[in-house]
Amino acid sequence: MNIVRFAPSPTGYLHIGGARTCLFNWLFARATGGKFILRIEDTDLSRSKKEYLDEILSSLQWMGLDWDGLYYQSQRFDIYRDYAQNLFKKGNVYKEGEALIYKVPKDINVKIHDLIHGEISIDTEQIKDQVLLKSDGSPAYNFCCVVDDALMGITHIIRGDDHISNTPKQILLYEALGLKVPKFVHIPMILGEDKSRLSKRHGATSLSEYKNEGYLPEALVNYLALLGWNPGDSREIFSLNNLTKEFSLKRVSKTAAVFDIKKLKWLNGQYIKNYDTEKLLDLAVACLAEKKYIMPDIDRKWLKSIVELYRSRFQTVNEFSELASFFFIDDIRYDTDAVSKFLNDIDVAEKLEKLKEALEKTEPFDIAGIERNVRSLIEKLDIQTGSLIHPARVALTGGAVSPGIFEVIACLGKEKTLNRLNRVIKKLKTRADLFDKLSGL
RNA sequence: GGCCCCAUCGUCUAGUCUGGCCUAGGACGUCAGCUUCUCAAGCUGUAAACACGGGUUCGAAUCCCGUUGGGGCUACCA
Repeated sequence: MNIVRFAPSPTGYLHIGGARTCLFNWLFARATGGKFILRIEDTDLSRSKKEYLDEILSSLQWMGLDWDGLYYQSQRFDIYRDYAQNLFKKGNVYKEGEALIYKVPKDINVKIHDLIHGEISIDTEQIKDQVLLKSDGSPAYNFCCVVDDALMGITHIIRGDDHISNTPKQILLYEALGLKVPKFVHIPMILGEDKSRLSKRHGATSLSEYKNEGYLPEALVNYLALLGWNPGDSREIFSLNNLTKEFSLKRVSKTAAVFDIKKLKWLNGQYIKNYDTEKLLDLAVACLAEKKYIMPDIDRKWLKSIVELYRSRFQTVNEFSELASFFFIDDIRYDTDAVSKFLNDIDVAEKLEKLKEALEKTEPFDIAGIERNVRSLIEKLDIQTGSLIHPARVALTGGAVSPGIFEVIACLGKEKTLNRLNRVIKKLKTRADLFDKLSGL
């Protein structure tokens, strides 16, 4: 049986690269009926934080990844000490202060058999003696990693290829300890836009940031799976469940991949279009409440109609909350460009006044009724459709861009619609009076 | 610097192992059009790549060598 592991260090949040490594491990285990173990590498007691650990675990859960075993290296120091002492007794290990150091044999060619890269060989001349136990008694990474992987029966070590240079050191230790060497699978790294290692300066790197911005876990998982893996045909939409049926290490590439936020956004938009409405509503409520646009006890039926109106228009929940904010807050901000473009004509106030009257007597106040009345008004006034709709849009939404105006009006409701029209008409009239006085001089 | 890894459109990639079906396919993004009250969505179309140089071969994106470029490692961090 295949046993794999993901071994994060709780010295920082779970980032995109780690999440992808974890996903590939998990997929390999689930695809082959194996086991997936989570091992927390918290040997650096001063840098490891509970806060990071919690974030890592909840991010994995958010992605839908579960584990068949959970270990903490900080609880296994005795094991590492025993193994180090045994090796010390066997020789090839020397002391330097309190530290135990493994003496790397000279002139040996260490061969790595990598499932993705094939054979890689390194001369031990390039490898320094390896610290097993540090002066403070804590184990060094390459040592406890080897001990744990062997003890936990890990069959495939799937990790980023930045670990390739650690591999010969570890192989040497497996052999020195008389332990079975596992198979190595070094997957390509994820790079930033400038092709350097993905880091903070490339924008959001932690999973929780994506969660908070309103990315769906399904979309992120799907995108991450496509970074370095492909199904061999042109399909691109995969659920976690489908991935477990399709995933194979054979189709993992060796070239590093640039993280492309645009494609992630597109995928997220695809998922949003078909997402379960109740789940989407929950996310929208949380996001809008967070921004104080609404109270958490908002009328979900109303919110639902707005979300549906926007489904094809937003790619993250955060975007939705901004695009649709005018529905929730009464003190809307008017875009100056939109105002000067569509509310500048002197006769606009008059048109809006007519619109207001038409809407006032619209009953029932639904999309069809509104459209019928507004269109017949346009016909009666013998004006261009846009010459009424555009000003109305600015008056009601504050901007020049929105979903269809009849839908917007219906969603906004009669009261809000009339109030906003009134307010704008009043302002425009004040200005018109001013124009009159000036021209009368 | 030394060692190691990698190299197809701007980006993710198919094709490379098992040379010919590749005048290099798909997707995101770009641009244009359709639709239209604006914006999306949707549909249609457009531009866009085998890093370079040598081989091997009847034939190379595909195999070999070199160059260049990028990345990684070079901690008593993980």
